[in-house]
Amino acid sequence: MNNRIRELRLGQGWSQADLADRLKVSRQTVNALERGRYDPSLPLAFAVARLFGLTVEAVFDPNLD
Amino acid sequence: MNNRIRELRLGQGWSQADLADRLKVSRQTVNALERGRYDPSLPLAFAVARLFGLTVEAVFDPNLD
DNA sequence: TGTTTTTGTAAAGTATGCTTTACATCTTGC
DNA sequence: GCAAGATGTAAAGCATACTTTACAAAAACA
Repeated sequence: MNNRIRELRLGQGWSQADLADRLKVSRQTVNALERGRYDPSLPLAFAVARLFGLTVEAVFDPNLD
Repeated sequence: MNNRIRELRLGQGWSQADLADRLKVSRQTVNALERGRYDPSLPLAFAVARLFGLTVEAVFDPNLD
């Protein structure tokens, strides 16, 4: 599943470690999500969307996987 | 995480097995989701929302868990 | 150049999502 | 009352999400 995490993170001027801290996950998890190695759990997807003030649909796109 | 799956399913007059078929998951998975035993994966959450013509946030609510 | 920060990746382990098989209970309708 | 459909639940197994530790390489920068 495609996502805009990297783009949104860079828009805030954050490192992967910064974002990981805010999401309370490991830096490796952020890296894996940005690189599309796997999809986040639903709670984590909500946490990401909320952090950037967006809907789940605005961050994740199941069509362009 | 709270969800409106049962309500939406009954609104269509579907059994858990009917919904499971449409989502291409097992009936036990639908039962578990409705009963809040666990959260769906993100792709499955999208599939549920799409099936009912709703957004992910209209079906799943991470606040009222 | 050399030092620090950031990113990528790997391996091993734990937790969660989902499957199949199976059976019990509840509901509906004849 | 009986049969059939619907729901709840359990156990065992496989797949995916996430962790920690560790190291290599790229990027930023004095």
